[in-house]
Amino acid sequence: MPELPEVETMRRGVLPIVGRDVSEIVLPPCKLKRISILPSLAAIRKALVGRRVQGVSRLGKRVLVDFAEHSLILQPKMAGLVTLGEVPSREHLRFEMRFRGKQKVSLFYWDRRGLGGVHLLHRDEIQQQVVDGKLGPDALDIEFDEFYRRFQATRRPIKVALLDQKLVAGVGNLYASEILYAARVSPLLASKDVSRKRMRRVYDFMLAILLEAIEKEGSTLSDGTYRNSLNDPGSYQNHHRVYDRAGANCECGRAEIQRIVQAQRSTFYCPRCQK
DNA sequence: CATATGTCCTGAGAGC
DNA sequence: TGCTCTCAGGACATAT
Repeated sequence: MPELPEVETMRRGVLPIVGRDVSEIVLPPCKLKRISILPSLAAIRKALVGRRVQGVSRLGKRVLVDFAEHSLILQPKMAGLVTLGEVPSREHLRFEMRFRGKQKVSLFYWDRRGLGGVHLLHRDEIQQQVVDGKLGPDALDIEFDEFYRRFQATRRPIKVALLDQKLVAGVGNLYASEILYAARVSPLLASKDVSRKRMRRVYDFMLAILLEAIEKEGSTLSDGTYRNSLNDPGSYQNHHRVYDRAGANCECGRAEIQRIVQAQRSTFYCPRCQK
């Protein structure tokens, strides 16, 4: 679930741990299959207990808790949350990092489906292990010329290309449909065949929509999984124009929103507005 | 190399 | 109510 706006909201929500020292790291009782925790819990404890959080950053759809020598990388994938407080359910809590201080503060990793993970890397390993060959520039940082050049290099449909994190990092299935609808570009069009003028619109709406969604603290869908740091839902779902609206009338009033499947993922679009 | 497909895991909702 | 089936925001590994 979490795409760039949701992950950025999580990052902001855990900023209060900056400057605090780790006291202990525990795995909450969880009967479900264990998530990926690497290296071992013991190794993570050894590296981090007593260490001070220097900052919290975001790398694509991952949250990084940065220490002097290491970063703890939390990757929510489809159904994960990074938070300091309330979580939707106790039984899906997967990881807890506690901090020293009078008031008890813990960073929690919660994951309903358990597809995500918690990984510790040395800071100088991140580029090679996480970025190189796997993650392109962040959607909020990339410049248009670079964006256009990258999307000219693939003949996959533009919707599928937008999901490829090595082209641009941060856009996921929901926002890809919303961006293409706003830009009035067909999701079926081969990426390399989208004109520069149209790609400019895709780029402009990518920035506008992601920033707007961050302001609204992301999208909480019908399963209610995603929450902000106060365990409240985001509100961007109220602004969706096509996502999960198959059969509804498009704003144009002359066509229904369609759901199609591309690369095993749902795409929503208006066949009349998006050519 | 570029692209396509299957899979990880749990839970919600639909249909019967 | 309870069963079975399908689907879900991501991204890997593996196959073509």
